[in-house]
Amino acid sequence: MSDQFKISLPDGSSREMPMGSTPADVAAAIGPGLAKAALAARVNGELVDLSRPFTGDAQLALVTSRDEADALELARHDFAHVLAEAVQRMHPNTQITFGPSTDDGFYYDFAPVGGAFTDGELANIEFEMRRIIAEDKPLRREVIARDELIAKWQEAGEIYKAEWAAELPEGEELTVYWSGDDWFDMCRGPHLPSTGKLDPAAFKLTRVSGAYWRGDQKNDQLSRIYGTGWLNKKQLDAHLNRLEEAAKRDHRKLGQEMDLFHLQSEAHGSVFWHPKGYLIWRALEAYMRRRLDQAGYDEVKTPQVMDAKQWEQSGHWGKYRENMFVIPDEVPNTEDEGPVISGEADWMALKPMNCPAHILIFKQGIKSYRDLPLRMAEFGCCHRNEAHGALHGIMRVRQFTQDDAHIFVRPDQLVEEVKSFCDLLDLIYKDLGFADYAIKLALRPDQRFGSDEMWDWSEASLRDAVIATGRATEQFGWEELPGEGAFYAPKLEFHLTDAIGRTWQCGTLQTDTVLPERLDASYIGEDGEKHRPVMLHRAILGTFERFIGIMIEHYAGKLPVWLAPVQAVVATIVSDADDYARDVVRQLEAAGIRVEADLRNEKINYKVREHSLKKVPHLLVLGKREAEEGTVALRSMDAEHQKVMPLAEAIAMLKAQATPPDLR
RNA sequence: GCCGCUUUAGCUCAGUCGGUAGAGCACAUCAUUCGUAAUGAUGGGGUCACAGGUUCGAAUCCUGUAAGCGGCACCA
Repeated sequence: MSDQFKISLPDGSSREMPMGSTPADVAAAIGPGLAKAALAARVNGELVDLSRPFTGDAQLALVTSRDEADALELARHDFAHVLAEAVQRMHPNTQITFGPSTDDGFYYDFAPVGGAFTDGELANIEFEMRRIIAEDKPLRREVIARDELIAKWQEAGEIYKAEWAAELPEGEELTVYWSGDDWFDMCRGPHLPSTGKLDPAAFKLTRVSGAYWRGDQKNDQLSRIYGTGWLNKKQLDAHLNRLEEAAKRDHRKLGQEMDLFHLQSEAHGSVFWHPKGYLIWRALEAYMRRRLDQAGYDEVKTPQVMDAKQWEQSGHWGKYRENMFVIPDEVPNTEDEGPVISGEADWMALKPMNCPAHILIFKQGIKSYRDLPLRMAEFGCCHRNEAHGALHGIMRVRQFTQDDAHIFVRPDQLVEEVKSFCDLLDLIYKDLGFADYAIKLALRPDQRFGSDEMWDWSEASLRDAVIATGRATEQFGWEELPGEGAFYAPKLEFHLTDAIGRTWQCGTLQTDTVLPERLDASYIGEDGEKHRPVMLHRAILGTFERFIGIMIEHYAGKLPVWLAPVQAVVATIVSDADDYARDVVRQLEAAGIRVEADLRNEKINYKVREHSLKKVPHLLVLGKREAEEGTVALRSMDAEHQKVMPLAEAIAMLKAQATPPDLR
């Protein structure tokens, strides 16, 4: 073996380096500028420390802050370590556990001695972190024997680290990273050469949170500190600015400003829809109903309350009872004295889902193979008593309405039916302004019902159907997720991307053979025998509450005209235009436009501001001139300047925009 | 459910050391008729989330409860 290694660089050149040399040496050989800028190295494609000696000839690419993805990952990982070191300096008995990088920064989970961290401590911890960065402590990798490491952790009283170290796979090389000579953490690396490579102005600790050890509710709860971390202050400020912008489109804030809905503690987790909010709902529901009618669905309506026995039979009582609202089936005690209910009555429950009821409809009468596919739709109002910490605005609620449907198919119809569903969903998402969405296939979980043959077949059918639509592609983020399926069926998930890049899973489709079996649904086949149908559970919006919340945030309140609760306001400049304004309103109403008049004795500036804040898409401004000429000055949300036009022209334009996309 | 934080007028928020509550917007009345993001004046409006406690005295300190917010866990 030669005592020189050949190191090839990205520009095609190469250098001979002596054994024991490192990427840092190469950087230094190239020039002092690069030596200073280098953060880490890619050696044969693998990201490693600058100080990691070469083990043979290698392809080398030095990583600098220009390699943003790598640089951010390194910086965030290092911020996490610095956070942990800072916390242990300030609270020496706090145990460290685990602290990775995240999409916008980092966190670290601690086991503090005297209770969880609070927001008030973050500033002090940031201060200590900046001190560690200023100390420019070298970060040094050390390979360590497992037993020695476990002993070290135990000696230090770090029981979580010791547990973790003991469970890392046999044969894996364990490494620790030293920060200077006085602090270390177990870590795979790589890291920056020293803490001083971090920009002390490029991070901010953002919040504290509880988090379970290893993500399991049965384990101890740790105290997590979150931070956002970047390469420089400019990036940090840009990020904080993005968060502010996102907060401006928060559906809870806009819901109040636009007077769409409210929530209150007396019915927490259920939405009070105000007239304007419910207009959005009605427009969306009417649209969905037309789309479903066109697609061959039969709409039904099923009971809110069913006997608990029905839920026992479907399996939900056993598995999900803690999240169901149960109701005693008895007349309450009407005396003032004594308990209101006896506690001895049979139980009923508010429906947490619609599927059993749909099967009960399916089972009425005898179904022939000729009746299939049978598509049963319901805008089904369901109740689930969610864990209180899970509730969030109108996005996660206890009473919600799904755009639910169950499609009963013969096995030979499955692929074709799934394909049609994908096409329908695609059409609807595009109509609603979500052209960008991803499709994922969630595969069998470890704990499941049904045979492996069933799962093989169901998974393959879903996969084949998506492939047949031509959407099993990178553009659609096509991906298979092992272990993520429901316990009774694999699942197609449809994740849409909103205007600021967040993703939301809304659509879903599951192939279920379990429930038809449990509730004994069957059809008569061509052979005259009874057969089990396959049942597809599917939703496109998910729930109206959540989807409307998503749309409010996606559009920042500026809904497309056909969905806007108030599509136009007619605002006068002087009271001499009032009669004309009333006439304009009448004509717009006759054209089916949701219009309001604003004849108040206020300046036009005031009116413009107010209706702009309420996100009204069109403002028809009427003064003396318009009244005399029979025109309107149309000030539209999406246009920079107003346009004066004859009333008839404005009506035609508004009417076109107010027409739902399926009726155009 | 768990951890942390919050709760004061319809809304957004001040309220210092414990001494019985304040602003802007909104609302009402009056004046103003005005050309594209806030006209002026006057006025009404609060069991300081709820229940206890400490204190001569509590929006303020303590305990409990509820809801909300940020996470964790959950999401059939």
